[in-house]
Amino acid sequence: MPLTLEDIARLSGVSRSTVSRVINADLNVKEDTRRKVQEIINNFNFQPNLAAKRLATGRSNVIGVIIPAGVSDLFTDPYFPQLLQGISALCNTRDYSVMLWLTEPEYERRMISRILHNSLVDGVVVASILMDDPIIQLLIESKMPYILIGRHPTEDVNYLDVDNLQAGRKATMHLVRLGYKRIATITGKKNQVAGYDRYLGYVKALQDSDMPVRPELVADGDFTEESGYNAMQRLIMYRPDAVFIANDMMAYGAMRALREANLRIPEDVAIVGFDDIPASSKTVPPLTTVRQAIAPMGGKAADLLINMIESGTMTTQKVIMDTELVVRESCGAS
Amino acid sequence: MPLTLEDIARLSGVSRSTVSRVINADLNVKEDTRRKVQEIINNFNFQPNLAAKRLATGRSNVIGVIIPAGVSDLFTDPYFPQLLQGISALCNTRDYSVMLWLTEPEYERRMISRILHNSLVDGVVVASILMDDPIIQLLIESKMPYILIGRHPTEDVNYLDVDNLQAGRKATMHLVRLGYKRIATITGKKNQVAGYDRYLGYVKALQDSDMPVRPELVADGDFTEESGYNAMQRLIMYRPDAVFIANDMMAYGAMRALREANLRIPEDVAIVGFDDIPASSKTVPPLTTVRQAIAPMGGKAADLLINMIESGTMTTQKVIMDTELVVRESCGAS
DNA sequence: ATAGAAAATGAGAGCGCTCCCATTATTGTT
DNA sequence: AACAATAATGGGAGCGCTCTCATTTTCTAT
Repeated sequence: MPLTLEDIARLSGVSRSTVSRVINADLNVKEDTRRKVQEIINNFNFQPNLAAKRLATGRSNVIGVIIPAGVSDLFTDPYFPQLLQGISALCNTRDYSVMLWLTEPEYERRMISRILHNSLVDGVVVASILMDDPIIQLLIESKMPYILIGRHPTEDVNYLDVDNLQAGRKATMHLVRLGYKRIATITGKKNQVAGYDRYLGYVKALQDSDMPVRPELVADGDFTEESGYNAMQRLIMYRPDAVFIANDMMAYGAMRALREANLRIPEDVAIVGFDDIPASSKTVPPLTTVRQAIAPMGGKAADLLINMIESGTMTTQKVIMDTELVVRESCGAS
Repeated sequence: MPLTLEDIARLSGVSRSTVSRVINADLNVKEDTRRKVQEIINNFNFQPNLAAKRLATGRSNVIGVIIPAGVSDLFTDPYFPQLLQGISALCNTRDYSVMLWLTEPEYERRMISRILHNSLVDGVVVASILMDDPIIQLLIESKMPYILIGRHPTEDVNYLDVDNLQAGRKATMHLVRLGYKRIATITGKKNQVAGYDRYLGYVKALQDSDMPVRPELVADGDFTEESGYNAMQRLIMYRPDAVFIANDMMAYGAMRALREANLRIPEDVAIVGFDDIPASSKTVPPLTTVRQAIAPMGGKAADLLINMIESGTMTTQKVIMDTELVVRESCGAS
């Protein structure tokens, strides 16, 4: 039913090849014929069949985005939506489309293996992988261009990340400088790089300041609001005067726990979060937090990936992006 | 580089056709050969080229999801993530993939026209369209299977929605029954069906209860937190004792405004929201709200769409899903 | 004008599948 | 055992593009 190159060729009195040239902006077409053909194309709103193009060229102009579900809380945390938004916007500008897979843990391996081999996409962005995730191996073996969101310790792995360790250190240091003495932390999942590195940053800040790292002031969470709430409840009995929390969602949970315990923020307990998701400027009190530019990071990842695809080079990419400490009221420095 | 059907055929000593039959679970294959071929396929982890399949069959097993950006606040509101999650999960079970397009208003028309004609997808789910959106026309003309999330007034349009009017009425009625006398509303965008219908439900509840609809107690928002905050500030001077708010994000904004004005919830002003997004059970006080099962709705939409695709029938689908009023503390009924 | 170079166009094969139809192998029936 | 009926398999064309190479047209310089 839809038109084909051949149809357009017939309608404009040239050959299929010439139409193809017009569509692909080949230089060797006389201006006259180019205009004539273009007009027919416009009139009929002709769109070339991308499956056929894909088959002929081996390229689809589609990238895949793989988000392992269960890694974080996709429903509540705006991290992924923002990332997707950034990726999508960049793809729009470079004439790519995005294929989205939210993989469920039990099928993950099989699904990824399929994605990598069925030639639907030219490359993939993989978000928040675990440090020991076996899909890294699949990725490398497949020879498909890819980039991870989140540092990965393996050699020769392409990734894009913020310097979580440095950022965690910076946030904690801020609390140290404000004079807090019993600084606690609520960590993310420690088998995710972001969780682990932010925790290391916390440790480093204390060590660099000759302050002890007290195990009872370290509470593990999993990046969800609920886990922040629970962790804070556990921490309260050890009387921290400040807490560095590995993401904003957990910080919201922690604030909820503090409120229920009738502890004031920041007078009784100061709080610093991580992510600067949009709601964080509107909490009571507004949350001091480490801003990572999530959408731009997604865009950058997509851009790098498309560069890899189009250049055909596979030299390892490791890109680190900046963070910024956004000081609001929850840390007590106003 | 990747293997083809022909390769597998050679390796297992049968013809390309037979391999194809094995892959597509054709019945007319002897059990012996089926097993033999399947083994080779497994050993080499062979994945058929979907572009070629697409070209040969005219079907891709991919559905598109189109989300017009700027319609709502994609970053903050978990509505879309949940919807996507539901769609994606269903697609996983039916062996479909999803292509995601976050269209930007200025390119929207052109982009959609491309999506509909370039044969990448077998059908599309379109989320939150405006009531007078011109892309409806494109959709209908294209003959591609589609389904809208959100009622649309035009005849012969496929959609899936909750009964927003009924739900709005139910929520407002709840406030009426609790004895509130000056019930206000903060509306969503009135050129979106959800915004309009929820507002109509509010009006209907008051009329059915012989209560006046006071224009000064109707404040327009646009579904964002910010707009809820602003709308509430405007409402305060008219002393409402209760407010029905067209979504939870705006309810958060409204609560923030009330808190700043030192008005207690629900003692001074009662609040009912709409959506029951996850955070709403954790606000202070917890939010009474209309629950719509967002992820299941996405799943249902994808399911319907795939049914349309596979059956080839194009009979108009109009599906209405249930809502439920979740009573918590913000309405003062405990 | 005319040869030679350069630019523009056309024809054909091929990308990896499916699907129809022809062919061969396997049954069951008397 | 011989034949028809049926099951299993193979071969070929075709899906709508691209891309190389051959051919035709146009241009430039003499």
